[in-house]
Amino acid sequence: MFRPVDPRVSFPDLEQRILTFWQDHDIFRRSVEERPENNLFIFYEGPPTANARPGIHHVLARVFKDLIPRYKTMQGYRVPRKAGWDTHGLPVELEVEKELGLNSKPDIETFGIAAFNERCKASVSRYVDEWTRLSERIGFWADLDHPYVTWHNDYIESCWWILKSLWDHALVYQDYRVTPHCPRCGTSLSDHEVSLGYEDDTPDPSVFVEFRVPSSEFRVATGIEVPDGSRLSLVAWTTTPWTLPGNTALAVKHDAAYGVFEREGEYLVLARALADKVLGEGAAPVGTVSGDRLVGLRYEPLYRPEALGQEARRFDHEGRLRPVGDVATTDGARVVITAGYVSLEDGSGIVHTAPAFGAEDFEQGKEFELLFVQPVDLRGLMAPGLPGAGKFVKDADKDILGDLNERGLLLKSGTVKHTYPFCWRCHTPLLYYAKPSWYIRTTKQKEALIAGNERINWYPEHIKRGRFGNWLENNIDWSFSRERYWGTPLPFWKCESCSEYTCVGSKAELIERATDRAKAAALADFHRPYIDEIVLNCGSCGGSMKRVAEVADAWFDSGAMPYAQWHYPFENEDEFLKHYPADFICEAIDQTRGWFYTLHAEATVLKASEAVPDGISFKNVICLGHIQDERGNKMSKSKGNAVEPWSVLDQHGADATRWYMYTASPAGSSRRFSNGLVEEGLRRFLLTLWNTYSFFVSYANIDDIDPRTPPAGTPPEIDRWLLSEVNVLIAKVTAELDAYDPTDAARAIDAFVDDLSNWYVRRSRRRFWRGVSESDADKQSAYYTLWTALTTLSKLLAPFTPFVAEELWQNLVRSIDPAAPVSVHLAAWPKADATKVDESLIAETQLVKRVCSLGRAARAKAQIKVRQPVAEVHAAVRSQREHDALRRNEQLVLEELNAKRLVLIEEEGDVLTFAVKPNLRVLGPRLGSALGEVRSALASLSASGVDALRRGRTITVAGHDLAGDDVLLQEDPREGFAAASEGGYTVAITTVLTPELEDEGLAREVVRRLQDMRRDAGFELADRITTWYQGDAALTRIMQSQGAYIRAETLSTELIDALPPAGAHTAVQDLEGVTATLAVRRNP
RNA sequence: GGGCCAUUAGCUCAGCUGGUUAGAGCGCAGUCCUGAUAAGACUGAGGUCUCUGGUUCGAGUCCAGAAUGGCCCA
Repeated sequence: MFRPVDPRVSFPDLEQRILTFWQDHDIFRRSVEERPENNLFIFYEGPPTANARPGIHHVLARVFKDLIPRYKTMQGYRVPRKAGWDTHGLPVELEVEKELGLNSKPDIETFGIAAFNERCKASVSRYVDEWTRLSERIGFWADLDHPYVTWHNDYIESCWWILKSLWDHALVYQDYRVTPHCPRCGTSLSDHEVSLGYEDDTPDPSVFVEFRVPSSEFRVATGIEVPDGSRLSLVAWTTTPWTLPGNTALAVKHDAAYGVFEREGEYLVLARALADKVLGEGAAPVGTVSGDRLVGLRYEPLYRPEALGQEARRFDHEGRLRPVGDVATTDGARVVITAGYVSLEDGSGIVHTAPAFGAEDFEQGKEFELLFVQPVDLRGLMAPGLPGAGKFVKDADKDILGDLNERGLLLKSGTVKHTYPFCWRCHTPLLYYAKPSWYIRTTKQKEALIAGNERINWYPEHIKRGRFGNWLENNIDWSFSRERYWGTPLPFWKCESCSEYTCVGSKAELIERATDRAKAAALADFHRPYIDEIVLNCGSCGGSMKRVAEVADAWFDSGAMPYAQWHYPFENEDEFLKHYPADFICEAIDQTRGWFYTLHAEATVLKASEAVPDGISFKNVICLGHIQDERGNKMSKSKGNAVEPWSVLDQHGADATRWYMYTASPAGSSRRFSNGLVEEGLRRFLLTLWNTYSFFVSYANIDDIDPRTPPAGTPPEIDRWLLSEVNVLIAKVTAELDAYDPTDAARAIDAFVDDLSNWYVRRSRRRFWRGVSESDADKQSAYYTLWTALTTLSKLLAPFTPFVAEELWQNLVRSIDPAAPVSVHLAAWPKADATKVDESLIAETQLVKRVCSLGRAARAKAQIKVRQPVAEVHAAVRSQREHDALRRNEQLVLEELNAKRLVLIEEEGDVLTFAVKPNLRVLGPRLGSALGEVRSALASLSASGVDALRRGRTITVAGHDLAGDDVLLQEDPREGFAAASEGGYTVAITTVLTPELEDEGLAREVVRRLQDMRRDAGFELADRITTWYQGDAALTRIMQSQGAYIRAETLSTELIDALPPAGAHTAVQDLEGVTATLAVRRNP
């Protein structure tokens, strides 16, 4: 006996029971450990940051991550799944700052780094519980009890080892970069944070400034004569006057035309295209020169901060900043350069360039080896000696402009409103500011990065050469340092005496090189501030070395996970080698610049450092699209359109949610998500499956049947058909999952379940309840076939909907076979049996379904309900083979269409007319442009011509010989039949109803009413009943003529023409206009 | 400004190397069926396959450009 199945299942409740079952029987651990150790499939978990509640997009990632390992497990692989948590980084710090009411780095330092970091540590573990709960609830299987955690000392030590390996191969260096900097918080902001704080319509000065040029030099460069002694200026535009003291170059567009304009005895150079805007209509140039002719022209700086004691530096040919020893050498060092970003849309066509205060300016600085001066400090205060000295730069703007105006260098000034970034936290305007940063020299390994990428399978494939490939092609060195607190401390020390840098690669090395070895040995926490207290002996000069202030970007941690999760190379060398590289990883598309890149970059540079055996760390990757709301908009908390995962899970369950994720759209596409869409999948797929399962169990229990063995002999066609489909499905799902395409795999299962329910079960229903007590071979075959389909589905569905799959397994397999695996997730993946696949039978069934579907359409047109038998159904099919197939399925078609006789109308051509059409696939290539005339000639072909073609003879049409496959014959039914056709098939029914047919129809109507009454009365399926009836002559007649049929269908032992006794379930029915009293009573 | 992806029915999506009347599910309207019944079948309305060019006998499909949306980068 199978456990009875409630057709009104609650999936969330079911899933809770399954979760308990898994826990009680330790299924996850067993699913890993019971597979052979030498047959590994490696999965890497990309660590989520556990500093916020998980959202529905995390559910998406986790269910896709979960699927492939479950599949591979069933295929016999051991798939260890170590969970991981990304715990460092600015988002965590910000959360804590908010909590503590801290507003800046000085605030944090006052609070104390040690205490602050303790709070960060506590913060990341706060949400781990909910992450764990959600992961378990959705059936995401991973070893959550032994995760890798990026803040653990072991993890950090592995990161140090990586940096040391790179350091030894000169792949790490320090350099400047320009970052959005908040002068109040004293820190750079990440791009994400910057994008939080943009404000439109911010007013800023819009000023045109004159840079003087000696007329003699100008003449030499351009050949344009300007009277000696007259003032000549390049006109540049800026909205940030405070950056002007940092100016070291002016950029022009190399192919733009620049004019020299005379105005009140003064000569101004600017782009011709912008002259009208700047100087007013009608300004005529006295000379014109192309931008490239201006390059190298020297001009007089507005300010020379280096002359005021500010440090001046200069880019060397490698793009490094070197101090300028002698201030005199900066004389004339400010020159005109070209730059691609110079616009002729606004401004003057000459762009003020200050490498200390702009990312593009900085790059130009490297390219042209420009001077670099930075007369503003990290608090945003103007340097001494300059206008507005000591003021915040935005306030110093006015002083600068006043000064320039006094000196006659201000051509024009006004105000613009534009979009400007502010600190999202404290609303201070952000400054773009060049600061030192540590880099990994990934550009040196660019070829290896690209070559490695060639060996990675991307799903979808376009990511490989598209987003990810382009990213690698445009690779820039990876800036991986952050001036923060809660992160992996960079293991770099600088000598206070000789400025020598060194890198430490392990705790052992730290102890060995520390001034105070005992203190280093006692270091219990590798984080700041403790690590900062360790002083090293300088190997060069014997001085003392102090650690640099930076920590690593949290992305560096995540990219280190293949090594650091094992504390490699300090421990677990075997484990590491066995688990590297990963066979499979899976994250969303934003990780092309995130985890996908950091994993790949670290593997590549470590291989270049000969520290790891392979240059790629993952072989296959599913790259997911994003989740949008049901209207296609991005989900965000602020818009209020984010879907809360728990509400979906509580309402519809994990399987329904998973199924939607897999089937809604291909993995790589973005998908719309809403509660309603999940519910649709639930109803259409899961409930259909459940109904089928429930149907099977109900009848199998009545018959007390063991469905495991097929009866001897050849099974009926419909059973062979279903077993064919089962094996085709196994092959299809296996192939799609091997190709990392869960969507097509899931959709194939979806289509199969529809076929199973709406064709196999519907067609076979009677076979399950015929003769409740007997057990013949046909019934056994039906049970065996349906059971096989359901248990195969249980296995195929296990990776997709692990809960309902388990339910099917427990009830359909475990309950009758104690030797079977305890869980479907310990079972073996099914293998397709090609000998069970009968392609022609599949095609035949498709044909039969199509004919039945057309037949029902024909009935609907004639408005004859299916309960009313008709005399004949006529069908036209496309070939002799199909003709024979339909004849073999005659009984089935007659039953489905409730008809007495099947006429295949090729045998009786008189009910048809034919239309002839060209077979484009054949004739197109052969006839080319002559196709048009042939087509129209065929449309008006004579009856004899049509007949000749029907008999397979060759005819000549518009000068071309046509025969056989050259044309398609389309058959249409004649008058007098209700017909429907589609794709070359036509099915018609006769519409004349004889009294006998009408009596049969009435009998079926009575049966249906009695069945309804049985159900209303609450009888069991197998109960025998007695039936009473009272009605007109027709009712009495059919109760006698069709009595055997009615008794058999309704399990009535007697049909009594009398008023029912008290206690019988009685109802007055309207039977097609005839009033009748019917009553049923259960037999004692 | 650059890159990638998408755009097919009211909604969610199929549509293979170009081929005959572009499909499915949901929703809506109606009819039917019913011992799986919180299912099922059929019919109907609903499509200038985003637009414009091009290649071809033939384009939803290939090419070019544009528009819109999403994502990433600057």
